[in-house]
Parts: sequence; structure tokens; C-alpha cells
Amino acid sequence: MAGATLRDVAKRANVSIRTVSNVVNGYAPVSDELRARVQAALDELDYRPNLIARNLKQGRTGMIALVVPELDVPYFAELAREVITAARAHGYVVMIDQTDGDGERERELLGRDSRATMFDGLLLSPLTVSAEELRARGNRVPIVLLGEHIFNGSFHHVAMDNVAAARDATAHLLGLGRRRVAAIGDQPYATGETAQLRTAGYRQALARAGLEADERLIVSTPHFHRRLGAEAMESLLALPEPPDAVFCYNDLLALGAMRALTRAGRRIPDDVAVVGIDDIEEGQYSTPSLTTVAPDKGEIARRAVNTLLEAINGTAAAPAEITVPHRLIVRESTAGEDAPA
Amino acid sequence: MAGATLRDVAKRANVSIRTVSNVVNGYAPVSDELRARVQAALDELDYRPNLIARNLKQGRTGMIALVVPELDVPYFAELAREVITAARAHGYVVMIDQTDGDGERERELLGRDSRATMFDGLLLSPLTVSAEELRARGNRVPIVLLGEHIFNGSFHHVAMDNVAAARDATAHLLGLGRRRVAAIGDQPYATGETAQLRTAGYRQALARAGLEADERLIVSTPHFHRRLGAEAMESLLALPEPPDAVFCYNDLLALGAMRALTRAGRRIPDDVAVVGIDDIEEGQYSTPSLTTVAPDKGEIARRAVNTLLEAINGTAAAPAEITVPHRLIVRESTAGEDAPA
DNA sequence: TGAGGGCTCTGCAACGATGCAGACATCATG
DNA sequence: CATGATGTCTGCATCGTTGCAGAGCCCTCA
Repeated sequence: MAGATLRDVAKRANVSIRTVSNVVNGYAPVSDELRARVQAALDELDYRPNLIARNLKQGRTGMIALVVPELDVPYFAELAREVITAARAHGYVVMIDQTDGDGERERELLGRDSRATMFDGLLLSPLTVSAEELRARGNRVPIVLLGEHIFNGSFHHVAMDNVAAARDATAHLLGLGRRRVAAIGDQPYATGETAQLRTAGYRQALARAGLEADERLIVSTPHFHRRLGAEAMESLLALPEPPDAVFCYNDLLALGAMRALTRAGRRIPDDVAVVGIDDIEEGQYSTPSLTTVAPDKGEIARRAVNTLLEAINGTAAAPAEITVPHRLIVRESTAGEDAPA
Repeated sequence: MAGATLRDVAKRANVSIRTVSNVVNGYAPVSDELRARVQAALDELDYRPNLIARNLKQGRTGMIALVVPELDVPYFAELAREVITAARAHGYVVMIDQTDGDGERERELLGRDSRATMFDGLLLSPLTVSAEELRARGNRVPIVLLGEHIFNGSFHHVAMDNVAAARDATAHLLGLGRRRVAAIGDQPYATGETAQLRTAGYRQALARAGLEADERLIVSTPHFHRRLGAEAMESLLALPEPPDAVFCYNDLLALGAMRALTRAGRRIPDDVAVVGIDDIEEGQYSTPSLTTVAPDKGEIARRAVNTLLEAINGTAAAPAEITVPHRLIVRESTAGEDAPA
């Protein structure tokens, strides 16, 4: 049997549809006697409101979508959890989708038949979509961008200061006395803005220490997965003058790099110190535990959700770059036994 | 400006609403000339179909929900990715929600005002909801259960054979000649059915090897996170006769246990061999890499999605227990240097 | 020539809910 | 007793779309 509708309940309780609706929503005053009768009918028929109909009438769904490249990348999974929590605090639920880092799928989202219209707003962590494409899509559904790319003010955008984060990570390694600091994760092409910002930070730290960057120590990777971190590390170890420290553009690369180092018999941090970015939980339990730059994920999620809801309600300020704080967390991969437990 | 509707487009193109709808959906034959005129109007107004209205009319949304305890538990994140992929193959999208392992939130899902009615079906990985509660909720939205609990035939249920998986893992350790094999992750109370199945498998393996279980070697943990694995391992190491192997009920526990072992200066696997369950990617890159029992996540996702879609379409067979295959993957945490790369 | 059949195109009703305006009964007040 | 205020309850229109039945029109063929 399909679900009972307001009409069914109304017929059974011998009242108008409207009155049943009032009872369900606690709106207009309803006499106790009628209320009881309607309630009985509601229970007997096990009425559940049809949210789709309600949404159509009200013009909103109470759902926002979070679109990330890959859900099984721990950073995104952890961020997703924070977003769900932040949205729930406002009575919103979050639908999560992944693009597989596939530009095709990202653009699908913006296309005519996109399911995006099912949502009151969109949180998008783009990999390849450009600002122009986003602008061209019109202003159907409010959007807040997360963490990637540079959109110079056309959109709400929440991220940490990537240059500063990379600079802090690199400076930490230099502060340990390391002089051949490698970098893993550059992406010197159009869609690699985040990576390029981190490379810039890396170079800044070297410059401030009066060092010149050795281009052979900067390894590019098309994405940020463990395997590529391991491969990059292997290639660095094969250099005539291998590095004594490595700054990885995220924790997964760093974990892969550490795996390669251990396999090659190098000691961490004695031979090579390692630092990442993201502060995923895995890094606390790796051997050795991983020094990292932690963006404040909770803050990212809250600011993003709040901004999106403001945009939905039309109370949003002009699009702005929102920068959330980050901090360096020192663990064994740079401090060795001295690391705080 | 709010989105243009079919009516707006119809007015502009000077045709009926119905014809615009036909053009949009490619339904009835429309003359080339009219089609072009309508298409032009569609483009000019940048028409996007209102999916909510369409869904209301059609009685389906093309969305299913996946509800898991915690999204940032790698197993669930990896499973979610598979589910998204499987659903997409059928034109469905997946909305993901997490319950935080909170019975309250799980039950909310079944309550009167649940958003569950927004979805054509539900994939639920329950932690505390009982079969009775599920039955009591009526048959509003088709449900397929994943991995947890025992529902003896009242619901579609997809899982691996937990007893066999645990038996295989334990037998592997025994096959290495270990004799004091510990178990981390038992949950000897009502909502711990999965854990209890694994304990049963553990005991079976010991029995088949002619060994008696040492109850002190079975450590309970209220949930399956890294930290508890580490704590459990520490307590095991404090025993007068510590174990020479440990079977952890999932990979996170195992990774935590390995962390504790390394910190305590024990060698893996020489002093203590470790095996987990789940085959999360992290275990391939840990030091040492983690031996594990891998459920076929892709198969779980595909079977679950297919079954759910059959239920949605009314073509489903009677509720059934669907068992997916698993296999032991041997890595360094039990095989040491001999492990396959 | 006119009956029949295809092809286009259209209007109406409906999905299930809510906003609005107003009907009706009751009651207090002058 | 008339008036208006108050408190309940109802019917109608509507959200944007699609299903259905049918209206024209043109063509074919007997």
C-alpha cells in the first residue's frame, strides 16, 4: 500500500484536508476534540508527510549538496563529517557526491539536467572547473567553493592560506637544520592552483632562509595519493644528492613517501624528515607519526555552511574570500622521539 | 530572478506548455521548426527543469540514501564510493548521511518526520536499531541492510560471512605457528552482533587447531577506532604472558595495535603478528603493511544497490541474506619481509 | 469525394502539500 | 438585541511538472 495522504486522513477523520495539515504542522488553533480525532486517523493510517510535495510548495528542500573529488580521500571524508554536523545544526541535511576528479562530472553538475536544482545550495570543492565556467552557469543555486582554485572574488570561497601553510611547513624543516628540503606535489599547469600556491610558499620559506631552490628537488604529481608519494620519494632517493627533508603537499603523499623511505631503509626523521598538510587522523597513528599543517576543518565547514545558508536566505554579504586558520602540529616524522605523545 | 518555468518558455515561444515539455524530454514527435523555436526560447531563458516538481509528478526522486555510522571511518568511505559508483550506473544518485553511531539518530530516520520519504530507497548500515524497530516502521521506503546485525530474513541484507572471515584470519595466524593469539574487538552485548560473529569465528579456528581460548586474550572495545586498538594492545602487552599474535576485528583497531606495538619496541611480526579485517587502503601503506581479510566492497555495493532497485521497482524476490565473498590478503604484519610487495 | 489513419500539437487534470481569504459559530459588550 | 471580536474550520488556488485524451490537419486510398 502506498503512503496515506492528507486526503486519506481527512476522509477518515471526516474533516477538511486543511485541518489535517494544521494538526500535522501545529499551525492554526484546533480544538482538542478535533485534534484528537485527526491524530487518531493519522496514527491509524500511519501518515507520513510527502516531503517532495511540501518542498515543491515551499520552494526549498532543506538539503544542500557537498561535492568533493573523492570521498575516500581521508581529508574529504573528515571534512564531510564536519559539514554534515554544521548543516545539521541549522536543520539542513547534506547530500554528498563525488566527481572522481573528473572534469566531465564536475561540469555535469552545472549543466542543464543537473540534479543541483534539487538542493537549496551547493558546496563545491572543484578540481578542474574554472571561474568562467562557474560564472557562465548562471545563478541558479547558491554556491560556496571550498579550498581549491582562485576565484578572485566572484564567489564565496573558504580556504586556508595555502601559501602561509606551505611556508610554515617548510620553515619548520629548515628550522631543524635541514638544508636539502624537497617538495612533493607540485602541479605546474592550469588546474593546479592549490599546488602552485604551496610551491610558492615553499619557495618563500627557502628564500627567507637565504637558500636557493634546487629544481630537481621539486617533484610534480598529478594527484595527491599515497602511491604517488611513494614513487616521488623513490625518485628523490635516486638523486646523486638526495634530500634530508621533504615537504609533501598533503598527508597522503607524505604517508606514501614515508612508506618508501622505510622500505629503502632510511630512518625518519634522522635521515629524512617528513611533513604533510591536512592533519588526517591516519597521520597520528602512522609509524612514525606524521608532522603536518592542520587546517581547521571544523571552522572551514562552519564558515562554508553559514555562508551558504546566508546566500540561500538572501542575507549574504558580497562574495568574499574567507580564510580559516591553520597550525603546525609537530610529531615524530620531524621531531623523532622528542615528539609530544 | 528565479528560474524560468515551462510556462515562461511556452509563452515566449508561443506554444503550449505541453509542447515545451515534449521538447525538453524528447517525447512526442515535434516538428523541426517548432522544436527550433522552443529550443531558442529554452536557451534564452536558460530553462532548468524543476526536479522537485518532476519528482512529485512521477512519484520517484532517482535518489537513494546511504546511512552509515561514520563517514570518516575509511571502510565506510570506501564503501560509499563503491555505492555511489554502483548507483550511478543505474542513473541513481546517492545521498549520504551518518548517524554517529547514535541510536537516537538511527531511529530518527525511521520516525514520522524522517527525510527518508525523499528517497526511493534506503541503504542502512545499522549499529543499534533492532529488527523489531525496523519492522515496526512499516514499509514506507524499501530498505537494504548492510553488514551489521542479524535480521533473520525479514529484510534484504548484504554482508560477508563474518564467522568465516574471522576464522580465516585466526587460522592464518595459527598457521604461522603462533599459539597465543589474542582478539581485539569483542562486544558481548545486545548491539554487538557483528563483533560476536567474529569472536565465534575466532573460537572456531582455535578449536579446530585443538587449542583452548584464553579468555584474558579476548579484549572488548565499544567501537572500532585506532585509539582503542592501541589501548587494547597495551593492556595485552601488560599481561604476564603476552600474545604472540593478535586478530583485530577491523583494520583501524589493527593499525592502532601496531602503533602501540611499535611504540613499545615490539617487532611486527617477529614478536607479535597482526591481522585485521576490511582491507582499507591505509593498510597497504602502513609500516609494516597490514595483513587483512578483504570483503569484496564493490560486490557488496553492487548487490546492495541492485537489490534495492529491484525492491523499488517491485521486482524483488523475497528478502534474503546475500553473502559476498572475502579473501585473506597477506602482507608484512604477518609475513614480514616475505610479504608480496 | 470522403473515410480512415498518421502526425502534431494542445488543454485539462493531477501529484500532495500549503497560503490565503473567508465562512460559520460562539461569545462578550454596549 | 445588534454588533463586532474571537476562535475554528474549510474551500480554492497554487507550486511546476507530466499523463491522458483528444483536436486539428494533411495525406492516402478506395
